[in-house]
Amino acid sequence: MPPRKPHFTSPPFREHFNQIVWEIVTRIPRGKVMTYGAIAKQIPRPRPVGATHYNAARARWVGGAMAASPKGVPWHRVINSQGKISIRPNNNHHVKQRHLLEAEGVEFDYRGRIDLERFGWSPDRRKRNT
DNA sequence: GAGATGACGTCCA
DNA sequence: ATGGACGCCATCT
Repeated sequence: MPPRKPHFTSPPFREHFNQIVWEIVTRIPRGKVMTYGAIAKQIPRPRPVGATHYNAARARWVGGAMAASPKGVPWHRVINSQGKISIRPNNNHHVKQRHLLEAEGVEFDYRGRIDLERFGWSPDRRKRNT
């Protein structure tokens, strides 16, 4: 058996994939958040990618898209499935992210978690605001 | 060209 | 609730 390889992958049609991600993220209303996984589920699997692989990797791909997000994309409204802000290994943009969200009225609990029932949003069944 | 480098989610203990 | 294993590579220096 070959040795373990990295638990990372990248999308085959990166630019296109990113484009779709940004489009979705742009629709997230102020004061609401969406998870990487939820965004990923909106995007159909590209042909050459196996279903297992796609399910395993797509959320990370969304993360990659956010890292490359152009100006105007509300990247800070994207968090992980645990309702927490994902830590960046090589910068502190996650600190800024919290400030931006708090400025929009998003609340964090004592452990730094956001209640997705209250602040989560999905493009399909739009949760009503208050 | 080689080496470092990644914004995650699900399942199981 | 929380911690660890697994998924299984393209892109940028």
